[in-house]
Amino acid sequence: MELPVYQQIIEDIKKRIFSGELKPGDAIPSENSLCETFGVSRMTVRKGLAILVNEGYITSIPGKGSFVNEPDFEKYTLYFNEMSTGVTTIDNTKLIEVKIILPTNKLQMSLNLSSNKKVILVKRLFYSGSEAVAYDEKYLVYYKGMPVVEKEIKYGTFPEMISKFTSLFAIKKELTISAQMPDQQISKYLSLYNAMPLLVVEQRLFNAQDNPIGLGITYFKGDNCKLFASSSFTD
Amino acid sequence: MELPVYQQIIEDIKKRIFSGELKPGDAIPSENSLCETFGVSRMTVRKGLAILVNEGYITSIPGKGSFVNEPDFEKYTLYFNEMSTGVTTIDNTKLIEVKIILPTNKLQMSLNLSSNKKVILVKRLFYSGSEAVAYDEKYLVYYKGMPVVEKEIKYGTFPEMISKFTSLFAIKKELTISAQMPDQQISKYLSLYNAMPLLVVEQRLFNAQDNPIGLGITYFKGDNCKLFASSSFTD
DNA sequence: CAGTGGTCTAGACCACGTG
DNA sequence: ACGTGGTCTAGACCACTGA
Repeated sequence: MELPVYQQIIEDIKKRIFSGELKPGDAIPSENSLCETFGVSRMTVRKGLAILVNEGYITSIPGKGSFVNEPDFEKYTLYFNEMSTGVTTIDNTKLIEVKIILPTNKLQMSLNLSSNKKVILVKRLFYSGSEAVAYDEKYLVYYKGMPVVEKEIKYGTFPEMISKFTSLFAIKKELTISAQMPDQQISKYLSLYNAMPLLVVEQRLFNAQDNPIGLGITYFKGDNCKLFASSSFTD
Repeated sequence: MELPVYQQIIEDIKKRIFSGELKPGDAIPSENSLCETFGVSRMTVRKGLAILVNEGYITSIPGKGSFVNEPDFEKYTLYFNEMSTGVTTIDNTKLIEVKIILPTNKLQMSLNLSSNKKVILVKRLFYSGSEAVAYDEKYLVYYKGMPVVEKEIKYGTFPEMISKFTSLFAIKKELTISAQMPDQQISKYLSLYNAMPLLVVEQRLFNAQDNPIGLGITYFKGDNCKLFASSSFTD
């Protein structure tokens, strides 16, 4: 039942922030004064404050004090997995094509490649039941001796494809989300006969040195994909 | 130049994780053994480990040890602001309508309202230069004595609208992103004559007690909005 | 039982910012 | 000079897991 002291300190300060008693920019009591009011040692107070700093509620400035932050209300946490997006889960895939290509100019730009570097192209269709709900293209920069595993190519998400030869911790990812109308090829693949918008998600993968190692574009039928995100605060 | 010891410990363990020497599920050395190898006290080691825990690299289990996590490669950080999305920044707005309404059934469901609760409806158009690029609807649950400020209604983002009467720290937010075709009304507002998809972003706001307090839907012309997100790892 | 992580103390020295 | 936060020590007691 008894919360650790540092948790009590956290709750106390959060309550004061939530209630508006402490507003963004306000100074919170100094560490020494918190030691006195809670009757604990400084390390205990600091443990609580460190967590509040980490959760984004306050910032500590050496020599001055700790201050309530402006809340970052534009920040959200998004979970994205091309195999399982909101309304639909992909339960089957069809491999359309796998080949090693020399990148087009656009791709060279996008992946920051020299023109003689080869790229693995994987085209897939995603099915939910018997319905094709998404068309997927992956471009993976080819390294000599790179293991290409059948299972991942057929069923894997993009990070899974590359997890076999790099630690996933070292990978940076970027997503770009947009709405587009399908071109003729995609209309054919997804059997689209009337105006049906696509939710397009571009995934870019980078290694620890910030070099691009892959580009993935997934085209979801508009009525088969919704992405969800939620605010990170209120932990 | 000299990094604090706890930072050195962090770097050391991160390096071992990135290189693959420590794989997900592996145990990292115990706190006491890290004390010896780095020649520091236990609190210093614990400070480093606490940060690695917080950044998601490891998990500590009392009585057992600390272990490398499975990387959460589906998690991204998304920044969303209806006034400034990727390619386009809104530099002007037009207020179409502000009124207080009784919620429709659908809205009652969505905002979890009793039928007699009133709702403020704000309809706006967003312009980039002279071009209408987005249509925006906000539904705010009406509370007695709620200040309704002209400036926020005209120019504010959704969180800004409500920041006047609640601490933004206490607000939870959810986004739903989808692609849709415009209905007749929106086509008119945005002067859409040929098939142009919309990127639709629904924002839901909740107070600290998890009660819905607002719903916002923004319809972006497909060629005027891209959303960006990036992985949270590699801090 | 010995080893692990979780909490906590009562000091210390430092660099920084303000008067 | 004084108060602030940043780093660090050398102990302590606890609850938990595993042999």
